[in-house]
Amino acid sequence: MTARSRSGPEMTAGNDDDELLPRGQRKQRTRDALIDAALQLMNEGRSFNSLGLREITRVAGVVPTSFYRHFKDTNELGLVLVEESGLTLRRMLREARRAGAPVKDMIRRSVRVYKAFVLANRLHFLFVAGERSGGSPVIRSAIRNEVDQFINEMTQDVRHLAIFPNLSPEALRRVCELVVNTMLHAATDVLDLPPGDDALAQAQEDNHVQQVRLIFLGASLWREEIERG
Amino acid sequence: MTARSRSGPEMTAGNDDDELLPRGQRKQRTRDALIDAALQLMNEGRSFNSLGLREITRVAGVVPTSFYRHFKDTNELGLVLVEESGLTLRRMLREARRAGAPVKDMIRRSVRVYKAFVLANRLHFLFVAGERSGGSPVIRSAIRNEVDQFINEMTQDVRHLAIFPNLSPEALRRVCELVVNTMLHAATDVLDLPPGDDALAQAQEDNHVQQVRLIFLGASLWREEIERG
DNA sequence: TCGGTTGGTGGACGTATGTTCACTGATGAA
DNA sequence: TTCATCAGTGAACATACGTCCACCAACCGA
Repeated sequence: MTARSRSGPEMTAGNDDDELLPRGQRKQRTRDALIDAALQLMNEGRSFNSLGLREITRVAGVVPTSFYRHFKDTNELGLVLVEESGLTLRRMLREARRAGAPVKDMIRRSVRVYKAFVLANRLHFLFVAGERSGGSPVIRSAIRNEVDQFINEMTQDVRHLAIFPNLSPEALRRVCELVVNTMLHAATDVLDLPPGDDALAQAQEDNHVQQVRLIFLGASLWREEIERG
Repeated sequence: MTARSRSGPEMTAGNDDDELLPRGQRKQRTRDALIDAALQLMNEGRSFNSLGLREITRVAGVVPTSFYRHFKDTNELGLVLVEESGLTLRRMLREARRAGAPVKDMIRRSVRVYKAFVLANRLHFLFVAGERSGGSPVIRSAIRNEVDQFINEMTQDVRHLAIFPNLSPEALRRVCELVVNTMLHAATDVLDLPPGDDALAQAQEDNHVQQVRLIFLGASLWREEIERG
C-alpha cells in the first residue's frame, strides 16, 4: 500500500483534469475523494461511526451507489483510514530517525517537532486520537494494533539511541508506551487549541515538555531489581 | 444533584411496583430508565452520539415522545451523563480519602483499588474514556471540565499526603494530570479485557503499576530549578 | 370531590438512510 | 474497429429517524 496524494483542501470526484487520466487512476481519485470526505466530516467535529454512507458520498461529490465500487461499507473505509494513519505514524518515526536525536534541549525540540507533525497531519491524528477509545470495537482494536506496532518500532529506535542503558527491553517498552499515550493525548490538546493564542500555546507546550521530562527522569533512574517488587 | 439509585441490570420504565409511587418518583424512574438505556447501548459497543432518540426510548421501554418530557434532545442527556460520571469520579476520590493512603505497597494497592472501582462503575468509565477524545465537541469539553476539576481535587489530596514535598503546586498538578491521563487510558484496557484470563490481567496490572511507579520515581526526584529550563 | 397539571401514549408527517437494480458511456485490449 | 469491462448514474424500495399533535389517565392540591 502506498500513500495517497491529496489534491487539495476540498477534494471531489469530478475534478477538471480527470478526463485525460487512465481508468485506474480515475478510480483511485474518487476513492481518495471518499476517504477525504470522511476525514473532512470528522474535522467538523463528527465522530467516525456517526457518519453516513450518503453523507460521505455527498461531500465527495459522488452518487451514493458509487461508494460500493470501492468499499463494502463504511466500516471498511474506516479500516483503510486506520491503515493510512498507521503509515503516517511510521512516517513520523522514519523522519525522526533520519534527523537524529537533537543533542541539546532534546525533549523540547522533539515536542516541537511532534507538534508540527501533528498539525501537518491533523486529520489522521484527529482520527486516531478520536477513535482510539471511542468508536466501533473493530476500528478501535485495529487502531490499537497500529499503535502497539508503533510503540514497538519506537522502542527499537530509542534502544539504538542508548539513552536508557539501565532499562531492560520490557521496561524500555513501557517507557515508550507511556510517552506515546501521553503524546497521543497531547495531540488532542494541540488540535483543539484555537490558533492565534500564543500564550496558551506556549503554556501547553511547556506542560507537555515537562510531562515528558518527568517520564524521562523516572526512566533514567529506574533500577530494575529495586523497582520491580 | 444527587446520585440515581439503579434498580437492576436492565431497567425499563414499566416496572412492576411503580403504581404506588408518587408522581415525582415515577418521573424520575423513567428518566433513569432513559439514562440507563443510553449507558446500556454504549456498553454494547456503540458510541454515544451515534445513539438515536428512538433507539434509547425503545431500550428504556417507553414511547419516543416521552423522551421530550425529560430532555430537550440526546445531547442534553449526554450532559447529564457527564455530570453523573463526574460524581462517580469524585466519589472515588472521597472513598480514597476516607480509606487513607496505604503505607506499604502503596502504588500496587492503589492500582488494584482503582481497577475494582472501574469495574464497579464500568458504564461511567466507559462513557468518560470513550467520549473524552471522541464524540461531539460540546460533550467532549464538558468531560474535559469534569476531568480537570478531578485533577485539581486530586492534587489537593496528594498535597495533604505530603508525598512530594519537593514539588511546586504547578509541578504537583502536572504529575496528577499525568497519572490521571495514564489511568483513564488504563481504564479502557481494564474494560476491554475479557474476563477469565488471569495471567493477562496480572500482566496488565503489573504494567499499570510500573507505569505509575515510573511517574512517581520521576516526581520524587524532580527539582524545580534544574528541570524547568 | 373537583379540576388543573402532567407524564406517558399512539398516530402521523417529512426527511434521511442503506441497499437493490438496470442502465450508460468511456476505456482499453483484441 | 470492435466489444467486453467497469466506474459512475439515477430511480426506487423499505426502513428508520426526529418532531409535532391531540389525547388520555392518573396524580395531587384546592
